[in-house]
Amino acid sequence: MTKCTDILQPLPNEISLSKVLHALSDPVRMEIVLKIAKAGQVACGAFDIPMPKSTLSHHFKVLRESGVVTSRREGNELMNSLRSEELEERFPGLLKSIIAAGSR
Amino acid sequence: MTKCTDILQPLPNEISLSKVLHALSDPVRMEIVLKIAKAGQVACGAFDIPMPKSTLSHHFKVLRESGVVTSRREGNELMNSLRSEELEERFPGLLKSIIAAGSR
DNA sequence: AAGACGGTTCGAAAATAGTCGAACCATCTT
DNA sequence: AAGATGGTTCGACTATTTTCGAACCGTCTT
Repeated sequence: MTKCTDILQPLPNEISLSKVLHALSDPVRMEIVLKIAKAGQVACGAFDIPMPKSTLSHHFKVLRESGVVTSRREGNELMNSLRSEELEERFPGLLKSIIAAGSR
Repeated sequence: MTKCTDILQPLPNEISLSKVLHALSDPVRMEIVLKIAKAGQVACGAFDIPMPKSTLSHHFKVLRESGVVTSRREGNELMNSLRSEELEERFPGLLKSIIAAGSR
């Protein structure tokens, strides 16, 4: 029985470029990633994106399953952060340049 | 009347990050881009991808409309090249790191 | 134990994207 | 002008993605 706190995410060497690019090709998800990049870590609820939470949850799921974001439970909420080191090792420079591009 | 040689592509400052990432998130298109990156320029017909030419043509269209690839007629065929300089100016380091990531 | 709060999961509907064959357009060759 | 070659366009179909409400799960508080 999987609990909702079990977070599905690929191992570092299983992170797929296609999936990463697809995950980041959505403007909403990009916005999420930029905010996490700026703040270091952000809880799911801290995004004031006008959209039902089920939809937002879906976007987080895509980000997790692509290997871009990792989430851990912190008391009541889920804290999200970027898997910067793992991504940097697997695809050097990629995340940084995408974040820079998205910040323009 | 638009002729089939009229190539639709965005102006440099109209290139959208989302569209670029989406274009490159498809493995077939990534393969195309990698081959162009390696060879400098490649005609559409030079890709031995086992797929009807209408489908291949569609992928080239996506690549053009995203601003990643430009095509010009050269006699009988269409020569494709990357819009490296324009992309570099708009999103510094982006294309390079994606190509590096895709080459692994 | 009962709320309240933060998120996920589960359908199902709507929108978007990919694939393909057939017909067509543009250029070069004969 | 007639083929041949290289690509595009069109329409239809399929597959994937996005979106949403409703129900649910996990944690904290009371």
